[in-house]
Amino acid sequence: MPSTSDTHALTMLVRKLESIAILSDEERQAILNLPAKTRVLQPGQDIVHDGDKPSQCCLILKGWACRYKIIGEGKRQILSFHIAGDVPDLQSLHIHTMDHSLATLTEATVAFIPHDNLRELIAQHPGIAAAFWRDTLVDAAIFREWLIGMGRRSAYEHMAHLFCELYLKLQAVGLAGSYCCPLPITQVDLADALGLTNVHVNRVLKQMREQSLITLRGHTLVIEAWDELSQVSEFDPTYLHLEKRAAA
Amino acid sequence: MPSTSDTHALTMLVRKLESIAILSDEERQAILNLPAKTRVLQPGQDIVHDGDKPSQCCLILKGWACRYKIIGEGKRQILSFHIAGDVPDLQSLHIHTMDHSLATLTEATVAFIPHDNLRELIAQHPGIAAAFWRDTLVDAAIFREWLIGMGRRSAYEHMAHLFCELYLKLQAVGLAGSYCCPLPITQVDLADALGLTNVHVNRVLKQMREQSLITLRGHTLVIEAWDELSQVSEFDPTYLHLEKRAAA
DNA sequence: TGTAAAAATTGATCTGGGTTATGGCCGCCG
DNA sequence: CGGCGGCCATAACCCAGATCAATTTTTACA
Repeated sequence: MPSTSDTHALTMLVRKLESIAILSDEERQAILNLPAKTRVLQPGQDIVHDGDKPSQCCLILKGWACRYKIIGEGKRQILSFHIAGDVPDLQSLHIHTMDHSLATLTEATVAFIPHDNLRELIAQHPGIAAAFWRDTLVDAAIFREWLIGMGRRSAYEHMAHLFCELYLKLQAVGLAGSYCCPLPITQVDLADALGLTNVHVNRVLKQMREQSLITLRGHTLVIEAWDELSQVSEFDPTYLHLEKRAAA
Repeated sequence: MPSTSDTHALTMLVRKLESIAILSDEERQAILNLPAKTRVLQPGQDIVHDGDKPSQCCLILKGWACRYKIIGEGKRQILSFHIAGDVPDLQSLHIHTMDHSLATLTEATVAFIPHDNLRELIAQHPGIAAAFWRDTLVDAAIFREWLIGMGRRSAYEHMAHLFCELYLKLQAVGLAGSYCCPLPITQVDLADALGLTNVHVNRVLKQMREQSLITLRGHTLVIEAWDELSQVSEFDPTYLHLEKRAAA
């Protein structure tokens, strides 16, 4: 677990924010001037834990992470997936106690930025504050869509919907190919995200393979039939709010 | 549907914000100076609809409202409940297209405040901006908790958890009595929020009554055994982030 | 105060997804 | 290079909650 100061990491944050807002040169430079300490984490390692009161935020640079919570005798619910450019605990700036945990799913590189510096940044750059706020609102929109999937979609539809979502999110930050993208997680992870068991995830995946909607080779997802996949899950990308917009 | 200008409505907004942040006299006054148009709506009436691009936010003054989305052939998922003091479409300030609808559940009084005035307010008062941001973050925390309920709790646990949540939220704005609070919604509404059928909601309610956890008279919920209710649902109020805090 | 619609209740039956269990594959480490 | 642990796969059986179908109670309003 080496710990180094790495300003270059912040270009990932600039890229992410520019995917949802328009930044001025000055704003871009202010972000790049943030201090950041980069670390490499092993798969399955906690970054922040339920109940913590963090004094820094974490920026994912490489690999996948997830928010999750454990209830009962070890039942896990994954609340969101996170990829390069995400700041999954941005809410800790305004909500001081973590109500869930954050962990890596794969080996991952993450950068840590102190709250103090982020607060100063948003105090001096309202445009950046608006972009961050917007980012947390898109996050909430994704929670809502997951709620709909859990409550009112079948396992098959829900999973198809998730694949559509992940593909578009990865594409938006340049991490997807043509109808194919990395999916470096296990079936257990998928199950815990979808509110299913690993056994049933396996059954549904088999079905989707049989109907030639997808293939899953190693750790990459290939979408063989985007139209069908998005149709069976009634996928409407509006909720991802991917169009670039002026912050103010 | 009378339409009048009613500055007095804004004291509800001040009260709500003061339940999650500390406001200065100047900030309080700035909020009270907002323009607001008040209307009385019938139960089941849409306030904003999926796909709209609103130019104002709505503040609930009386009655209950909910966010919801319809999928498939009329399946409804309720995403959140809203009570007096809530601004359920605050996110429309930064996310321009609605990805869900907002409707009344009971007869309700709501006030409308133009985006332009809200934007000016938060531009001039960073403390208010922070309080609003925090409010949307608590919203997201509630979505996460609902996700956990849908994914990993039984119907019984999930419903018990919801009752604990609603009671505390109503209490926080002075709308609950001693272990009793209004619950002016139908079993169908409850089912659509919990991702169940009305039939099963009825059976679970019966069970909860039989075990003397609650009683449901008319439109008020009486919690007969708070400790048991919160225990069976592993209810931990942290995620509501109700403690009052300085915004900055 | 009658009466019609909305809401709650209950029973019978069915099914999507859970549970339990077992075996195969593959990569890693000793 | 052999054994062990993580992950994937599949089979057999089970159950929480869905579906379908009435019936009763409450509410709203003429």
